[in-house]
Amino acid sequence: MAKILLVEDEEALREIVTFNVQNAGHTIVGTENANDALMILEDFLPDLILLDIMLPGLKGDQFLSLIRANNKFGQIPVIIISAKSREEDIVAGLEAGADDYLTKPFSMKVLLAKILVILKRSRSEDPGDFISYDQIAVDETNHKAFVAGQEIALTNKEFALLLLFVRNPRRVFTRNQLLNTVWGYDADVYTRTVDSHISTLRKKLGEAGQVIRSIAKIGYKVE
Amino acid sequence: MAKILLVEDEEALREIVTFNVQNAGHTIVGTENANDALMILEDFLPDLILLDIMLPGLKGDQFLSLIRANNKFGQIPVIIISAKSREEDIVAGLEAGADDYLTKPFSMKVLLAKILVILKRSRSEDPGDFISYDQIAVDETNHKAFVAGQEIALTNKEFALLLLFVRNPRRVFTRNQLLNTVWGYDADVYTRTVDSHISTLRKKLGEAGQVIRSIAKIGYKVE
DNA sequence: GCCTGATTTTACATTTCTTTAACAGTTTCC
DNA sequence: GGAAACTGTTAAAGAAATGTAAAATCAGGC
Repeated sequence: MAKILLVEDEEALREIVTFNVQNAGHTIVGTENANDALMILEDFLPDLILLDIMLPGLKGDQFLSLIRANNKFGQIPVIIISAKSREEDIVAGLEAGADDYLTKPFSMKVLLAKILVILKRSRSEDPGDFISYDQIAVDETNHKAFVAGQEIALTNKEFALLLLFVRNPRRVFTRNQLLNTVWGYDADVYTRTVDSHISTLRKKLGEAGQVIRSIAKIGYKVE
Repeated sequence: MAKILLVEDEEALREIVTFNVQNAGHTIVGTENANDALMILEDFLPDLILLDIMLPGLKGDQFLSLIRANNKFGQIPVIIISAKSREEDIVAGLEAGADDYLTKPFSMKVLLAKILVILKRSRSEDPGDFISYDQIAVDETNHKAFVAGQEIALTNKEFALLLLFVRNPRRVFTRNQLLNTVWGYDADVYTRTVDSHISTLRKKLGEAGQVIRSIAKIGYKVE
């Protein structure tokens, strides 16, 4: 069902987790330290990581920060398994970017149930090639945009802008951020150009164009 | 930052959770049974539900099945809070569609951390870096401010002022310090302008605006 | 080179925010 | 207690940012 990477230095625990997770129908690769885990990540591209915090060498929380900062692996969900059960350890783990925290000893059945819960969440996030917001749908691979099911014609820049907005709903972008992202870091363009494209985009979107809001003195967002 | 619905029949626990969740900057509505919760759902449309399993009348797990089957509410994440800590209860809760399961007694800090993790996962929006003080929460990356979880509209200067205050609670700023920081070192502005913005900011914050205190002959602070 | 459509710039109307100014209310200190 | 100094609030003037149409420029195909 899913590819899972297990980082755990206790051999006995690694074996029992591997056995149970495999029996539940997943593919699992186990490793005893975080440095090896980093190597494996690249090729294995797991759907989920089970991570012990107390590891020899690179610590689990350092490993977690590393992958969270990485564009390619940053979205992979992580369940921490740890003997540390103090409130502050749990909070620190969750704040560092873990999706769940299990304290040792833990029940295999609970672990398997949590794996399913987290996989369900992270999968429902990419429902195919369409990204949509409200009445607006964007098909990135085919470079098409739709309003209420009707395709509308957009130019390149308009499309890139709309895609960025729909991918990051509610996020506010400054004009310079938009220029850097859509036009490129070295674009030599007046910031009012952005306004101009926003204007044409709104017009082409019709009613639905109202979701593009201006944030005074900052920039724009979709909401 | 988020709207949360709490379904819990023990009044003492309901109060303490309400207090803590509110202080973290969320809006929370509490109810003592699942039938009332169903009514509230429609109007309140929470971002997250905290659900006790053992309830008088409609049971928590039945309530969970009902909303999971509903198109409109089916996607709302649910954290179960329960005195049942047996392995099979936890697994059953997770399989019924809960996103997490906390056993009583639980730590408020852990609850708050889990709320943020789950919100982050369910919104495509990065909840950003929230800084909060009392009922006020400020999201710098998205340029948003919240009072008791409700977003309020602030102008640029008001936002910059509030951000500075919330970042440095209890610190007293002179008017000139505020001018230097918010307006810039070379601002050619009358110091009374600060008072004017403080006034509008207080008004927009409503009740919570009282945390901005004037320090006679010096300036302002948040406390 | 010319044409077409996309992109950028410009200009002006409009909207929104910021500052000032005036006055009311409050505090401080003699 | 009362004057002086300070703060709160409001409204209006002023400044700045945005919306948009249209003109200018650019890029690629023919």
